[in-house]
Amino acid sequence: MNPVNLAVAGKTASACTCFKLRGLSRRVTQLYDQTLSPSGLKVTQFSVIAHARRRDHSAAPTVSDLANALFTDRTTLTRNLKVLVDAGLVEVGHGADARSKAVCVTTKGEAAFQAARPLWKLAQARMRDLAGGAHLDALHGLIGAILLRLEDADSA
Amino acid sequence: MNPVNLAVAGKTASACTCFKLRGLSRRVTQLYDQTLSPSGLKVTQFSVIAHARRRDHSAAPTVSDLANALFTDRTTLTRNLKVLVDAGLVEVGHGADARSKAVCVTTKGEAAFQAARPLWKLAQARMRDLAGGAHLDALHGLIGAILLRLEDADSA
DNA sequence: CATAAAAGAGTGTAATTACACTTGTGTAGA
DNA sequence: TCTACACAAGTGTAATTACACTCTTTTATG
Repeated sequence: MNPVNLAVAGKTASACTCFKLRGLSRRVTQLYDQTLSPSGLKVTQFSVIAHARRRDHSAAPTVSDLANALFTDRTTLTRNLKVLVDAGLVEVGHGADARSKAVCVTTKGEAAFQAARPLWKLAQARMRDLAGGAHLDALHGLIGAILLRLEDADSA
Repeated sequence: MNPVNLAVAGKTASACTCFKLRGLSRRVTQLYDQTLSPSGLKVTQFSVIAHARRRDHSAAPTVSDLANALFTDRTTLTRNLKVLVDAGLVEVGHGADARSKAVCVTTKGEAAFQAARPLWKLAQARMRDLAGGAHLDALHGLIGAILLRLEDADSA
């Protein structure tokens, strides 16, 4: 094996986009979860409630709607919702169909969200402070652009 | 509530760095896992083996060494290793101490890695193709820079 | 040397994630 | 109408993740 191949082989792991992305994702998740911990909500749960409570079309979203909005597998959301339903923060009731279900944030869920929001803002601020504003803005732009291209590829 | 606050409130979820990062991470993980699936390895397992097999100091890494290299919680790695040990791809034997343990890739593990590597390269190529080379290069640079700053903050 | 602190590793528990599969329901074409 | 197909949702199973806690072993300190 020549030096070039050695170098390439040595980069097998560290140059992996997925590996690096997952590493950063874990680290950032820890930052948010730790900051949110006084609220009792994890960032995943905060995100679910945040999306469920805003009714863009004045109607509670279905499970599939919410899964699409969260870029999550629908069956994953089912499990995520179970935790919130058990905690009394969310209700999954009848939808327009007998097939579909409507996801509603309860009063308790809304209160938990309001309590968590300042902590979330604190996490956002800490993240911006630690990562650097320019880096963060660039990251947001990149994620949006890449996700868009990946979604386009799916529908094609 | 004035229009400004409305706009801010409306961005509660979509402007969350953690939410966006996790979304992209999930999506990219799916791409890699699906591409790697003929090998029987998931990208997490591929990453663990890739790091375990290269001995920078001519000695098998300890569990903690590997966890640091993978940016993973040590207890998470313990569970991840269990899957690989059960599959016969990795061995966790005696380390330098009676405390520490050494992680070794077995012959079977090395074979699985070699079988998976071209699929990993395919995933890398697909990712580059879908996301765009410029985006990907920028993402790698950003992740490295941000992770560095986050790690520095930890040690401080 | 004895004892406290630090280091290395594992367990209990619980949440997140998703693929393959199943079930029930609405819709469209023969 | 009925029959096939599409849509909405849940289950079985399994991997990933990490906090809190425990256990063992090493090292440092009196």
